[in-house]
Amino acid sequence: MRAEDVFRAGPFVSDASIAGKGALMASQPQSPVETIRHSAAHVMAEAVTRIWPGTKVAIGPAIDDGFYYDFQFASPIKDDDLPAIEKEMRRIIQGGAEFKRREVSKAEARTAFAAEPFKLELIEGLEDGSISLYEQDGFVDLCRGPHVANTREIRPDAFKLRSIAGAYWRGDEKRPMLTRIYAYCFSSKADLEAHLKLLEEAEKRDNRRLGKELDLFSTHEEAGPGLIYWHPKGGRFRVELEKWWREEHYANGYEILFTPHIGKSWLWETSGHLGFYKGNMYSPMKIDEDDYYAKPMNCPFHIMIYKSDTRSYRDLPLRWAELGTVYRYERSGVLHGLMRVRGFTQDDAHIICTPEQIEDEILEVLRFSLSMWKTLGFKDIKAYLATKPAESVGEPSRWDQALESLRKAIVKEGLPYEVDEGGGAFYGPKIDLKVKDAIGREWQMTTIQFDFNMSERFQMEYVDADGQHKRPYMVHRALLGSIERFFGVYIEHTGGAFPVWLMPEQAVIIPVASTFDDYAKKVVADLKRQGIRARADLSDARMNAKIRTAQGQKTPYMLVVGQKEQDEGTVAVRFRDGRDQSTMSLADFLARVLARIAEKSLDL
RNA sequence: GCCAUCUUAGCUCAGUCGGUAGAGCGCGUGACUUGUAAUCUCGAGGUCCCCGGUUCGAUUCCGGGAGAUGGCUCCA
Repeated sequence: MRAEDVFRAGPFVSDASIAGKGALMASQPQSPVETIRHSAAHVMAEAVTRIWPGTKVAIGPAIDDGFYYDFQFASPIKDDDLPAIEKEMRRIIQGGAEFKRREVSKAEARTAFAAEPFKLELIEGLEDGSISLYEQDGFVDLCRGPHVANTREIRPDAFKLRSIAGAYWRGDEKRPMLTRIYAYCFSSKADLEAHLKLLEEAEKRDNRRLGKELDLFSTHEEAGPGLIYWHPKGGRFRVELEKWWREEHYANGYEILFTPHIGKSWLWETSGHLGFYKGNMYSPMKIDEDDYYAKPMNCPFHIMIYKSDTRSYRDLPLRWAELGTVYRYERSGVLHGLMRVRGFTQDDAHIICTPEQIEDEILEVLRFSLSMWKTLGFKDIKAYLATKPAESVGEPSRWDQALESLRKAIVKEGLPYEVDEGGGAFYGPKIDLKVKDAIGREWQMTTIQFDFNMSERFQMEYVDADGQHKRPYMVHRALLGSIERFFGVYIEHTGGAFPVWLMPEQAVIIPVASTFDDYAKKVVADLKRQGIRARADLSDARMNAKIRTAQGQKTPYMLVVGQKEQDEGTVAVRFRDGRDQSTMSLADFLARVLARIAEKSLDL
């Protein structure tokens, strides 16, 4: 018996007439656009099964910007097949079929989907009495709904098939690989177009593209994929960033450590990395009969320093930071520009303190992090509080206290937050901060994690006022996350137009004619003497071309100099943001730029 | 790793229905000496990703491999 027949065998109603019921059935309420997306997914499944009869269907949910549906095709389909599917979908939509719902028993559902192995598996996981089918235009799908009333509610010009991708059934690598078709889908054409525009904007800002255009960094597959080469201009950015980072850390009561890149295997056996994390570690190298590993984390090294002396409660808290370069093996398919790499530098720190100190310490870390994001120009920040998972180490009382101190800190700072129930690591609860970039994308950057595991495994102790040896609290934190990934996010956030203090080249002097090269050189010398990164463009290109090049490089200040400026000791300042140019004395310009740099101003 | 797509000059990309290839930018050269987003000239630069097969002949067609890119959490 086919699904359609089962569907027709019983009473059905249109979704419109049971308003609310579908939503009631769904575990989560659906927004109108999600309903449209999910309905469009059904239409796509119908189109696909009409074009390729016998194709097995799996699942087709709404996602952030559209929907997808997973299929198992008898023979592979290609990108070129997408237009035909889209065309068929439009035909179905124009047909104006109604979405109808019917509730069936488990047995009926089994009969209906006898030929659909994935549906059968899903049915087995459902409760009898809570199973519903939806039908439109003769196509029946197992679905809890809700759906739009009529296919016409899906705008034919507000969706667009995107791509074909492989996806494992239920995300499990051991299960069959299905063919997933992704689509963008919105409730109006304008929304779709706005989204496509955003994607275009994102592509312009892509860190790989700008990394090349602005000569910031490169990767070399032949020398090892996922490893970053910082060019001189990327290097300037990084040196300035790290200089600031170090100053801020000292100012906030941290000490800075330097630890080795490799260490003997017992460190990683003790830390547990070789147990849980081996697949992400580089293979060992044999040195004098011992196995050494490149470090995937800095913690065991910091702990070695902690244990180099007997620590008193009087020594705590210890705030130890390191720009520690670590190596982690990532599968080749997941590498991505600066965002996902195999070697990177964490802006890591460990805070070791007594239970009494923990609340203040957490608040301090959070404050410190927020102040850094503010300086860098990120305003929209959200916290995610991850609580104890099913399997965990450490005493429950410690978990409770730790979680409470995290929550208090978030509330005290007035941050919006979500609780990720059971989302913590087995070794402790954590706060993650996500920052929103200039085009509205969220990036997870800061992480503040308790660790009840390491202190135990490495037997860390301090002597308390009562003479007892006690276990300190340990917190890992990374504010920027990794320098590489932060650089990538920052490139995309700013489009390469970094604030003046971080700009590899801060000013380019452009003489209107080579007659004024000497004055241009003098201006450069004056600027350089004050530590401003300046260069004169003395090439034989035309002035307009020089401006275009400097603008393309996002140079904050383009100083045009000619007869007038030479006579008066001034510079004609052109700003990269397109504001009106202004002529000022060299001294005034110097003062302005030095102030911007000193203040780490986001303005020019 | 798996699925799909891609790989041609330093970069971005054309192109060859099978006869070893082009543009723009960049680079070098010569001329021009310029007032706020591209001056003109000439030139150098390519194992058309790699290995096999078919063919008189393969960058192009077929097979295999490598790498890159988009995906592989969203639950019927």
